[in-house]
Amino acid sequence: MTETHYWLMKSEPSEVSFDNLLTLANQEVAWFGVRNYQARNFMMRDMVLGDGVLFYHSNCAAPGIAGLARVSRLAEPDATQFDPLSPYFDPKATLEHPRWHCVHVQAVKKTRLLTLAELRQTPDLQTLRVLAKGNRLSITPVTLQEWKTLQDLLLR
DNA sequence: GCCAACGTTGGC
DNA sequence: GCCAACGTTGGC
Repeated sequence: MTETHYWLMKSEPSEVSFDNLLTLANQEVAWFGVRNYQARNFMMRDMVLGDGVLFYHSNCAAPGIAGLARVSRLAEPDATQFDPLSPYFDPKATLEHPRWHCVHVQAVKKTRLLTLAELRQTPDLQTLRVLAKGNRLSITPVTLQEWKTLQDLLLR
């Protein structure tokens, strides 16, 4: 039996917000556009079906966690790397040798917005990787303990 | 728009 | 393999 993991995944709401996700078929989206090897490797090597996802809005007026989701499809080549018209086009990627892979993520539940400020103010969440100074990873692992604390805060 | 922090690139 | 220069992230 494979162990469930928990992740915080950043999305710019101008690109895909949690409300956008809810309008998509199966309320599911390919996590396209990741162009960082560490984040890619989390998706390729570590994520399994059913992993818990905190859907985080970044680079926006009100950054924070906007909803809960799950990994609904394992990593496969990210189609945007092959599209010359996409901002995520990668000229070094080929169909035979894709560089970038992404999982699919499916909405589980829309929550209140748990703001970045509130995350910073919560003593039990000081270990969250996304709060670490200088963190730039768009996908970070979350511990079971952090996950539980976040569930309580989000669903309160 | 600013800018700290970090990742990537590419010359050597 | 080093490392300076450059590009990106993302909060503010």
